[in-house]
Amino acid sequence: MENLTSRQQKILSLIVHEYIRLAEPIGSNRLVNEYDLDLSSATVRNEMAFLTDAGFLRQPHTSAGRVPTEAGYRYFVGKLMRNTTLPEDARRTISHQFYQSRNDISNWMPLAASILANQSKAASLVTSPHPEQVRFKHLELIATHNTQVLGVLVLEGGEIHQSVLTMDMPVNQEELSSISNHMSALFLGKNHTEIISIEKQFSELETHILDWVITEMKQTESLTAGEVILDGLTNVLSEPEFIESDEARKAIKGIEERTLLQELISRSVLKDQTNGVQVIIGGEGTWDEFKQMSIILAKYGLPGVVTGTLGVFGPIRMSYGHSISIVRFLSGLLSDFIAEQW
Amino acid sequence: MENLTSRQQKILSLIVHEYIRLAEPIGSNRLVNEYDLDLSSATVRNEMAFLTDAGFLRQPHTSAGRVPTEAGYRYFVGKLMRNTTLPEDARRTISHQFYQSRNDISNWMPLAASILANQSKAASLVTSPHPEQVRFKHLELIATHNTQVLGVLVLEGGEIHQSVLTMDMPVNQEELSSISNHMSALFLGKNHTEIISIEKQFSELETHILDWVITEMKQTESLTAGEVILDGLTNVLSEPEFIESDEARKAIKGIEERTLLQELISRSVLKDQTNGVQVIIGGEGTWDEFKQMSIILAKYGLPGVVTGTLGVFGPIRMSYGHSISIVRFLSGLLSDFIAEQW
DNA sequence: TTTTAGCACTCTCAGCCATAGAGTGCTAAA
DNA sequence: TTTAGCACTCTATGGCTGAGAGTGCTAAAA
Repeated sequence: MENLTSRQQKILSLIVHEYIRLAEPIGSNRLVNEYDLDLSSATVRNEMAFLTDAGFLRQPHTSAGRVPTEAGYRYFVGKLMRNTTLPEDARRTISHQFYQSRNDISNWMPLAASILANQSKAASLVTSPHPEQVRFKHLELIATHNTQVLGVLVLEGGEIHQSVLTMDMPVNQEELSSISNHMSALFLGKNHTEIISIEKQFSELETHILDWVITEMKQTESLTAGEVILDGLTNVLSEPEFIESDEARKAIKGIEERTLLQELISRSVLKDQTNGVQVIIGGEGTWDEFKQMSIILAKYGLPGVVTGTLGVFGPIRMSYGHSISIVRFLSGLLSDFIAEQW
Repeated sequence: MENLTSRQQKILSLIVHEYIRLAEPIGSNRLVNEYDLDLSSATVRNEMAFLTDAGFLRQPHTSAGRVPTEAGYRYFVGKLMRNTTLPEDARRTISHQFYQSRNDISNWMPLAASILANQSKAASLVTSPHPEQVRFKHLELIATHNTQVLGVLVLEGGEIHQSVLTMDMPVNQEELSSISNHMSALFLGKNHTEIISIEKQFSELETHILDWVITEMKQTESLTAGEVILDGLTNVLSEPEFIESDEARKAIKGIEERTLLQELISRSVLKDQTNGVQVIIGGEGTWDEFKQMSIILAKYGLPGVVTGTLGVFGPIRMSYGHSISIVRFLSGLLSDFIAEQW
């Protein structure tokens, strides 16, 4: 990456700021007046010309001001952005909200997504924490109707799977309780291969239940991420670039359908990190669908044990400093909660 | 409501169809040519003038064609729409999708929302089934850490609530199992008032757990609807009327934030029904926020026992026949599933 | 009595032009 | 190295015009 003089850096930085704020090309005069630079517009123009040659700025047309290129944003995010931390009161408000629903694990993710979306004024995503190794914690079987049994499988970490199982013949609750107690004791803390390798004769009824348990555990382990929760889609859709271009709208549609997202999350190798946060600007060449968007992702949880991903996505012209600080803060907060409960 | 001649009805019906298809005002010539009417455009014009006076049509400006008014849509939906049923193959595909995930109750709602959204090309909503009376089914307590206990409360109907409870002192699994077995037997099939009225001395530990159970049950019962699941927001946002007017975009934003929706669902008294399906056109005067939208709602479940709401919302200019038939079909399908599992 | 051909009228929309203004790059002087 | 000055380029805006779509009315036809 090129070396820029500090004056060039300052000008690039100001242009990025102004453009994020106003969504229109920034000219040399505006810059000088707005920020009381001790420079003439002509000097700024020269520097702008240099930055344009260097690939950091772009001119929509000859007589327009400048707009940052992807490289410009990247340079800004990588080197110029001051490392904003979230203001103390915002931190407190968010912590408080989490504290209030600290018991209700199933609410964490929607809450995190909602906070991310509101704070960043962009769309947000949170995946449920995904264990590296899925381990058995507890099994509960509840007779409902005749041959129907509600199976509740609790995994280590508190994740719960429920399913309605249909048996070949009617079963009563005592029988089920005895099976579930037995299995709960036998399988505690084991993963699915360990459970399979247990040498034991099971009755037909027990085998049926065991099959379900194994299937659930295998399935859970094979997923890269659990549920993906979205919020704030409308934030992004009211940005001018999305109102005009329907290419951009298609990207959002792709996001809503989740499939793209799954791939993005699993393929994003988390290189190029700024303090644990990955910033993908304009798709970075790889993600054609996200040409018009930037994505800020972070992992949370206990590395190697349980991890999830959270992040925001918005227009390329998004407020990186603020968004990154929110993503980082929430990732830390969720990690703490996970650590506490695990 | 005015009486229209069958010719007037036909013309109104055609205009509604064409306008839904093309999203632009419909003129008399176009109508005659497009549908090979055995009428001259002049006659059609006379009828259009009548329908305009009667309040069913509107002219954006003197030299433009006609557009249906809310009253026009309402008349159409109430009297003119042929009672479309979903084509056999669509019914089969949908049934099949549900059949495949028939065991995984927690997947029903997202699946229903996704089907509604895709089929209607609009946004969709599904609320989780809400029991009229919340009754205890089963309690499970699982020791995690020191003083932490994972409580799993199963309600009749299979709804599961989980929470992390913090005890005053460490507890072991045996103790917890004994408590949960005891309570499960004691409370089976009871609602929260019945549980409270049980005269019995509980230990401090038991009281703590009991408090949680009661609170959960009370809370669940007081909600008008459980979770609200949305899908297809982007479908609606790519409609021309939403791209242009940002008033309309605000409505969607309100929907994403759920609060409006909760009110809509609880306040919608389900009058004005067409075969169990309620159609709210342009907010019907009451819902100012939804001036630009129409909403199609239906209840599902077992009336008086468990019910939920599902529906679609899109531009006023939406395909009512198709949407209504999908909503009705899915409502029936979900009701059957609920009946089977309850 | 109902329908329709004919016509004058109204309004929008697309295209065209001219102009103002924003912003540039270059040159030459400070 | 910086800056004032200036010619130049391009866009956005507003006014104007003609084409076209659609109307309502009238008077004749069915």
